[in-house]
Amino acid sequence: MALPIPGKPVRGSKSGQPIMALFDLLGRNWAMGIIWNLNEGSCTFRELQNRCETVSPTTLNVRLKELTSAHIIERTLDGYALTPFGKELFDLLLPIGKLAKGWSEKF
Amino acid sequence: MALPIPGKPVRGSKSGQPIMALFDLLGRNWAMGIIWNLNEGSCTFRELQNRCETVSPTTLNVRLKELTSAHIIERTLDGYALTPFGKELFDLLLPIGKLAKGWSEKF
DNA sequence: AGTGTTGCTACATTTTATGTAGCTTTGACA
DNA sequence: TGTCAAAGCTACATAAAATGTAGCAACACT
Repeated sequence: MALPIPGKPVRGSKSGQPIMALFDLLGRNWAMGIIWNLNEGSCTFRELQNRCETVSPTTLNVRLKELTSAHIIERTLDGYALTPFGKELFDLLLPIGKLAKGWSEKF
Repeated sequence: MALPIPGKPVRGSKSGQPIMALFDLLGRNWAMGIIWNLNEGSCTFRELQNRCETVSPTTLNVRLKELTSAHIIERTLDGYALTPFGKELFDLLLPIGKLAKGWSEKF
């Protein structure tokens, strides 16, 4: 799938509003899970595979390339890691995690 | 796709941690876009189709059923609407929208 | 040389999403 | 009361993505 570029048509918006471009990216299978898991610390491809439990190497690799192109993650000597922007994004995902706990009681 | 039920295995977590169940749901095509667009006000199926620009009725219908089962949206006399929980969720999505603007300048 | 780990790629299969058509119901209006 | 438009879908064929399993090449260690 092509990288969603803000300003150009993406899934959800012909004008490519930034939020829609980001939703396009984050909405892809495993994207948020990868960010979530990477926040626990930089790690190798295979370690990340373990943390994500059921992701296939194919999908993981595609997602990693996309997230890297989008400056959300990067490769360091320790392996894959969140960029400063990726960390900001994680910080915004965190309250959603808290909300999810309350939500889970509805089931 | 089956509804992700927190506490049961979902994409991303065999134990079904709430955040993973929610990510599973939100990560599906158009889920976040629907929430985003519904915040502008309750509306009909066809109006929502217009707001989402390029969603197919098939996908929209599937997503609406899932989000309804998950208590994120509901049907009212005005059509589809965010539930109180859906609004809380939107409020957490909002700052991501702001972050997206800064992000878009990286391209 | 032999063994283990890492970071992938290949590829067949299964799942999802898309796009176009169009059916059914409801309600307004002449 | 006929008809016209809009709403809320469903059907179905096609295209696009994800999955799962295997395994290869590069490197480290012994």
